[in-house]
Order: sequence, then C-alpha cells, then structure tokens
Amino acid sequence: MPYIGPSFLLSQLGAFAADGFAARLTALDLAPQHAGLLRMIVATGDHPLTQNALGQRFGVPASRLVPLLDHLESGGLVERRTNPADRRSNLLFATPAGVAMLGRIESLTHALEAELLASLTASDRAALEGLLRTLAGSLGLVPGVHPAYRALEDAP
Amino acid sequence: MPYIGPSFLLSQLGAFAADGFAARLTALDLAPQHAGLLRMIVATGDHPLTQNALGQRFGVPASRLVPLLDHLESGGLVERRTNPADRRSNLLFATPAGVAMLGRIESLTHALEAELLASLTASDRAALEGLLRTLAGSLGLVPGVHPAYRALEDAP
DNA sequence: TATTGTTATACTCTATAACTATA
DNA sequence: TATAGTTATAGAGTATAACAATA
Repeated sequence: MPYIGPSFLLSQLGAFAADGFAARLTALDLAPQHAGLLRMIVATGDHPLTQNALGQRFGVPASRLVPLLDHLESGGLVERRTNPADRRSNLLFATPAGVAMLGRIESLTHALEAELLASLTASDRAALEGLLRTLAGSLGLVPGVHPAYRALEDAP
Repeated sequence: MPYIGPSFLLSQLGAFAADGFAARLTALDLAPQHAGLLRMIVATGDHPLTQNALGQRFGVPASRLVPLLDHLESGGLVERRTNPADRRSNLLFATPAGVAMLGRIESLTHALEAELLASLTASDRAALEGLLRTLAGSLGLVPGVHPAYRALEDAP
C-alpha cells in the first residue's frame, strides 16, 4: 500500500469540497469564481475597488475579469460605475440583489460544511478549523483568495 | 469581513498543496497525473491492470490515458505488454526505474509536507492527519485517487 | 506617452467520436 | 457483433497581444 500523506489528503479533500461547492452554485447560475469576486466586492463596499485593483488582488488578468464581471452585472448583482476621479476606470458596487445572493451563497456553504464534516464531533470540527486556519495563516494565504485564480508566475 | 469556513480553507490549502506538488514534480519531468498513475501501477505490481481497468479506477477516459502512459513509457518508468490472455489489451508493469522514481516522488512529498506543516507541533500534525483521514474515509474518497481525474457525470 | 478596460487571436487541455485489431 | 486501445476532431477555458478611450 503506497504512502498517502496529509498533503495528498488535503488536496483530495480540498478538490472534493470545491467540486461540491461548484455543483451547488450552478443552481444559482454562478461559478466559484463569481462567488469569490462577489464576496470581495461586497466586503469592500465602502471603499469600492476598480477592476484593476480587484484583478491584482486575485491575481487574475484583466481580460479574464471582464466576462466574469459581465456575468455578475447581467444578473443584476454588481454594477460598474465610471470612476469620477479617473474616467478610464470603473468602480465596482454590489447591488442589494448582490448582497442577498451572497447571503444565499453563505447558507449554501454552511449546508455543504455540515455534510462534509458530518463524521466529526463538534470539538473535532473546531479543532480541524483551528488547524486549517493556522496553516493558511502561516503559509501566507490571503483570506478569501483561492489559488486557482492565480496565474503562473515566471522566475526572473 | 465575510465568513470563511472550513470548506473554503480545505479547498484553498488543498489547491496550494497541489500547486506545490506540481511545481516540484516538474524537476522530475512529470505531472501530478503521471505520479498518481505510476503509484497505482507500482501498487498493483503483482496483479497488473489493463489500461481499461486503470482508467476506470481513476475515472479517466481511455483516450486521455494514452498520452499519459506514453509519457511514462517513453521515460522508461512503465511498460505496456500485450495481455497473452486477450491480445486486444495491454497489461501495465512498472520498471525498476519506475519504482525508483516513485521513491523519489515520495521523498519529495515528505519534504513538501515538512514545509506545509512547519507551523504545527508534532502532535498537531498527527491530529490534523487523523482528522483528514477520518473525513476522507467517511466521504468515500478512494485512497490515492484524486477527484481531478474524474470526469463529469450526467444525471440520468 | 502611459494606463484602464475591452476585444481578438492563439494555445492548451479535454472529451466525443471515428478507426484498427483482436475476440 | 462487441471490446481494447489508438487517433482525429471539436469544444471549453485561458492567456497574450492588439485596440479604444482617457489621462
């Protein structure tokens, strides 16, 4: 029997969780990428981001952001408004429907987590979450920013 | 600040671990998919699999298996031998070089895990691994079979 | 001239479907 | 006729590069 260590388990469980999340999101006509962007746009509601700033935060190229925001905007969840201070750029705002959608995404997430963690006791769940948070923090992972957004980086 | 739960952390950390694994594997001229197949071929050495059986175990279509095995075979890690009992099918064998390569992959994995878990105490690492194993087992994840191999399934 | 967002092009990856050989 | 493996074709997804508007 070959060695299966914690890094493979993390990757395997992480992919399983991501697949489950994506599958549930289709009922809301969204992909995981949309959910991450929407969450960030809602979170920065008082200091709205430009598309450029949003793209840099997630590490996605500008050209990839455009169709993702198009989808969110066509669904009435997000608005692009020309930045009065620099009319080249757009500021991103969540609509009330967008905020409501984020709430639905979060309750869907809670339901998913209940299923994933059903085999653990409450104290084990808390222990797991604490360990994962410690790891994510020590590895420099940015809260809410999934590595799948990131493009490949070149060594100089 | 939006809610970031254990499922997102799992997915985020899992993707991070997978990216690190893939990056290190390039030095061995392999992709993660090759490593998973090689591991399975070595593990079934006494009862060799046909390509069909291997593909079904991982959930990959036969046409996708071909170039993956081509790469392993051209690297001298795996051999296809016509099945004497049914000359339509191939039996898959790992060469000594393939077994040695799996050893290198495993030591690379240990090094990766040491980095990933550097912020945890030894007992925390053991606790995390135990929790992850419990989860993987309860969710029906097959040891060594990563969900990324799986194709989409249709609802009937 | 430089930068923001958009559009166009090209490339990678994968699955579906045709094809060859054995049964 | 049916099945194992291979090859060919086509589709989705993404990045790189050209483009238009504003600074």
